[in-house]
Amino acid sequence: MNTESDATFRHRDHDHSACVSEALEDADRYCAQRGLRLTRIRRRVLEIIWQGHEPVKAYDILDQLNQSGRRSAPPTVYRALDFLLEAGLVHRIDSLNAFVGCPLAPGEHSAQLLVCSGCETVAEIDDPAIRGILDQIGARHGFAVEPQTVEIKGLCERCRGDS
Amino acid sequence: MNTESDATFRHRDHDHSACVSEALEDADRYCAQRGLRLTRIRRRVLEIIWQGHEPVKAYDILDQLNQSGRRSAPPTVYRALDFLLEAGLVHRIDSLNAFVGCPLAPGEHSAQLLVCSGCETVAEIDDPAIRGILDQIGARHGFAVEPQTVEIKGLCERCRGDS
DNA sequence: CCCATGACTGTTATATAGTAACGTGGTCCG
DNA sequence: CGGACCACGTTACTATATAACAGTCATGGG
Repeated sequence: MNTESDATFRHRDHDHSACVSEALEDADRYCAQRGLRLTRIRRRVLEIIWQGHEPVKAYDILDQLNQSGRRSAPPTVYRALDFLLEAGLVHRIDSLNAFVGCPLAPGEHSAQLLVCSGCETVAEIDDPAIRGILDQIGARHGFAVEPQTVEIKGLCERCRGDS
Repeated sequence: MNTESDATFRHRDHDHSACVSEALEDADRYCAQRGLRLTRIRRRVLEIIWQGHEPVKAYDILDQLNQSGRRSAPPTVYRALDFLLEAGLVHRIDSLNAFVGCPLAPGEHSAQLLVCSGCETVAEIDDPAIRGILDQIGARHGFAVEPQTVEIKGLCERCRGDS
């Protein structure tokens, strides 16, 4: 079993710098196209979130911001996060009170987040079948499902092997 | 369109006292069978949560506890909630930091919580098709999905009508 | 009966997460 | 220039959750 070939979960052993630069470039392009202002702070927060594929907590972001240069306060971080969430560049993991970069096309979209209980790595997928069945179930109960992200907890391949 | 006939969403216009007494009796029975101790405080917290089909926040539970008689502190509430969660008698809604009574059979089970963004009413269902497709998607990515509750946001029939 | 034990609850303090409100500074456009 | 707007700074605060330790209480074994 070769975890390197797992295209979904990206662990620490891959060349992550490519993920980061790609994500930042995509964000630059996306924001430029839409006239959104990816300011210095917002871009820096996005970069911090993209340090890995594990969700990052708001106050950890704050600490990292404050390690270099000028001091910031919580509202600065939360405002940047609001912008990034709104733009669809990051997702909030409700079950962890944490934030993770969105590797798919930015903008509003449905997604399923596979959150590993072992290593906390998050894999994001967008499977039309899930979206379809959720809509269908909703309709059966008179419920209009909103575009959304669904959190699915479990163990990734690597952490299953570790146990 | 007759919302009274909606078996999934239970709004304020149904005879809710039946829900409460049934939930409490089920809990009594379930705990007795398992040797779990549904103490006075735990039962009272469960009763407060069952005041409606909307999620209740921990500190609101605390306020209600404190309105009658002796004063409690946050750990008392959180400990009761831990017990009730463990026993499968309530669910936590991560996206709201709130708790709702579980109307299905207690014990560990998968469920989908349809959370209305309008009235915050929660309907709980357990649809094998959803569970199946989640397992299937997980398997495709080497991911072992845990039994869980999935939160699905949307608008219930009534709130769609209101808009 | 008594006390040892474990489970439950009380109490205090603190950690973590998030927001309100208002002031400041920069930028863009008329 | 000057006003309008947006981003950010700053202070203070609210909301959510837990750590740590002390008391209480039922219960079963000696």
